[in-house]
Amino acid sequence: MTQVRKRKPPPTPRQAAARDGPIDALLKPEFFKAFSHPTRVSLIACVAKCGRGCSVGEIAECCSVDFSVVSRHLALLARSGVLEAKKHGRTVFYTVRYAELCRSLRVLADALEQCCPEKGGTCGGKSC
Amino acid sequence: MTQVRKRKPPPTPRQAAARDGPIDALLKPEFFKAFSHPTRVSLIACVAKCGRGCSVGEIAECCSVDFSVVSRHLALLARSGVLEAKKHGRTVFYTVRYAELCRSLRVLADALEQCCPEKGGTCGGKSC
DNA sequence: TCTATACTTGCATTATGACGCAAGTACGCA
DNA sequence: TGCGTACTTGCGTCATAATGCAAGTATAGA
Repeated sequence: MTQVRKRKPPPTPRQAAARDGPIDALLKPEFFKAFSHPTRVSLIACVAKCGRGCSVGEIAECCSVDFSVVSRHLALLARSGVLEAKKHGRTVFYTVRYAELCRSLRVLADALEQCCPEKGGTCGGKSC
Repeated sequence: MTQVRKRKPPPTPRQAAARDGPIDALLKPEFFKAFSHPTRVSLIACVAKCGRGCSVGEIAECCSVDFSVVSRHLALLARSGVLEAKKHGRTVFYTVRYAELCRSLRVLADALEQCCPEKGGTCGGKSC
């Protein structure tokens, strides 16, 4: 191998898809599904902007849907890791999981950037 | 006003929700809906890992659904700004919009962090 | 101009998700 | 132990989305 090492040719999409990379683990549909519905997004924004733990009843006052619907959306958001639920007596306080959320978003951004050929992504190799 | 300026008490969720903040503009359900379906996610990962423009036919080889389904998902991904479509003759090449995607994710992470009380988020004020 | 290729679109079917109501559970307090 | 509050869960209905087939459009090349 005396030849100068050149960038490998990009793989076919089929080859690329078969290879497991960082973004496969990061692109979780369940996570993004949390943010994919207007009602849920407004609940997240409500809790985030409030900046403290909010009860289901308080949050339900912010939107026009039924209390039970809010309860279900909040439970889903907690399951998908966007919110955290803490029970105090009869009341459940929801807070945004800021640290985990920000980390997830940034890690995904980094992983995507690694795929970008213009940013030195070695997609012909194995970084993605 | 000779009193020492103290952190304002957090607003009620209702007050917080009524106030418009950066994250309201950033949490677009349509954007996240793109990532909320397993088939779409695998298409995105396929194109990203491939690292070059991929045709609909090539991408369709990577997953088990019908060609027409792939075509529709790709069109949706292009509409929501995740992919870019470029037509060369009869062939449409899809690429990941790395820069815009990474930027969106990081801006959102920053905005969320601004809401976090522990990170100095002034949610009792008007940053969120 | 004809044909093959590459993709899109219309349509019917099926699956999933959102919603509201009502009933149920959990918990604090008298 | 009984009652009220805070929330969850079961269920039926409706809306949206996903899917596959078949037909349609666009374009390159013979």
